[in-house]
Amino acid sequence: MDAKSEISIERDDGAGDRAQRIRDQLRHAIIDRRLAPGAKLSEQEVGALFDVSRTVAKAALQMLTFEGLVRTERNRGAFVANPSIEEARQIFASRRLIEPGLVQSACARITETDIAAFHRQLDEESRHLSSRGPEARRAEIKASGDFHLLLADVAGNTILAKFMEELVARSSLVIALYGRTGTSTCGHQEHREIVNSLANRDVEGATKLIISHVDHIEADLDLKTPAQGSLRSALML
Amino acid sequence: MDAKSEISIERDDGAGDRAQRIRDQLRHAIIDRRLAPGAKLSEQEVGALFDVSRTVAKAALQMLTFEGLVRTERNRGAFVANPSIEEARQIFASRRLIEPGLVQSACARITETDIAAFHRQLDEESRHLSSRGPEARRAEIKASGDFHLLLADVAGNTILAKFMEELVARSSLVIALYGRTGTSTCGHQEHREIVNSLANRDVEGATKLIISHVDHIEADLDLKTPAQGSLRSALML
DNA sequence: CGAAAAATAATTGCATGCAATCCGTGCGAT
DNA sequence: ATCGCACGGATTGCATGCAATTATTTTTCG
Repeated sequence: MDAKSEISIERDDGAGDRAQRIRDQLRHAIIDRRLAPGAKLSEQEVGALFDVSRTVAKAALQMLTFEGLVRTERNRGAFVANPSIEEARQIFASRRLIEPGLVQSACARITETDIAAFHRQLDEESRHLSSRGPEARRAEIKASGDFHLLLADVAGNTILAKFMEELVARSSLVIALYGRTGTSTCGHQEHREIVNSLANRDVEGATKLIISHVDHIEADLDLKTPAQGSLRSALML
Repeated sequence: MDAKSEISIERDDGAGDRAQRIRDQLRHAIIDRRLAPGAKLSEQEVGALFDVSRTVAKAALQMLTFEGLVRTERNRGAFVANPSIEEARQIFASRRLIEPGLVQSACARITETDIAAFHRQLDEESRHLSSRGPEARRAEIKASGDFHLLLADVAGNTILAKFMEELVARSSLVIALYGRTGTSTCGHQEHREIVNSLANRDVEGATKLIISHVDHIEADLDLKTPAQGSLRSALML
């Protein structure tokens, strides 16, 4: 039980786990859009909020910078990342490459326990879908990404799972910036179909489903404005 | 000339560029085996060596920890990573997944300039191959990895290029630990063939070549000792 | 009144000091 | 002789202070 909360392995990073916890909180806030792209994250403010010194706050911001969720400018500060359209395309190109590989590996390794975890994940998604309010909306976004992280977890490759963690988080930023609809409610049904194919060990079917699923997510974005996009990002700072 | 040293984009990370330079030096030392797996990297020592304070040294070590090249234990210190056999398998599984994607993208985007860069890279490799001595050996290892980074660069996806940087560096560690022959001299010929296929925009051929190339690299490793491996890694610390 | 220059305020870069933690060692008890 | 335990050394964790840099505001001159 509670398997999904242990997706990310507690590896002892360079900084103490206090910085790590702050990073997790900030990341969570970023991916469910409580922190908008471009928002400033000063060391002092972060430190004061979590009651730690600037040293720890800086370490947390550094971690987020490595993940591409935060952009820092020398002697200027840290800001929530503002991914360009080109970056958005690259993120989804990467996902189109990696996720089919995850599906294939997951198909070969999936166990009954994993299937149960997937079903809990699906239930969680539909629970948030049927709820109202912005809080449920945020939880929905988070859960939608967690599905893909669970997939990476089942695939059993720690390294790819770490990559996916980064890609999913950055995808959330991209969706916040360029998404048309808030979230594609159709995504949930696609998740269900993917789980079904996985449970049946239908590699081919699951692969096709995940590809079209990623395509659908990207299709919901408005990435056709190269000029407007660069202008917008230039003014946004 | 010297184009390959500028492959990785100078992005302004959280820490100042002093830490970044130290990271680059340390990484270089790790991947060409001047620093053996398991070697201790104390903050004080690193700081003294580069004439900076522990703060900067710590930041550099943190970056390497994120890349998986260094493992840090709380209140104990930082050590050059000691990848397990399982990790080694996952690294190569990731490469088998990503590199074919890079090839396909590179095939579509490759320009004359890129082809020239590839040829310079190949020349560099053969130059080191024909040289003698441990120094040339190190340069050969480095160049062999740089080929794959150049491929990622030509593919034009910054995110995947970053992933590849991590994978290639960690591969170097794995080869140092589990490699049978020092370096597979046959790899160079395979690189040549891959470049030829890319230049001809032969997607299918290049894809097959890169897959068998990665397979060959992994086949040169001794990863068949699951029981001994876990014991060994447990005792090795 | 407008524009350039200088001072000011805010923020990060970096070094250092002290406290906390972990490991190894030696002593004593069983 | 072995196990438990306390002490000492070494290393990192973290907070803070000062210097450097950037952006902003004010001042001054044309």
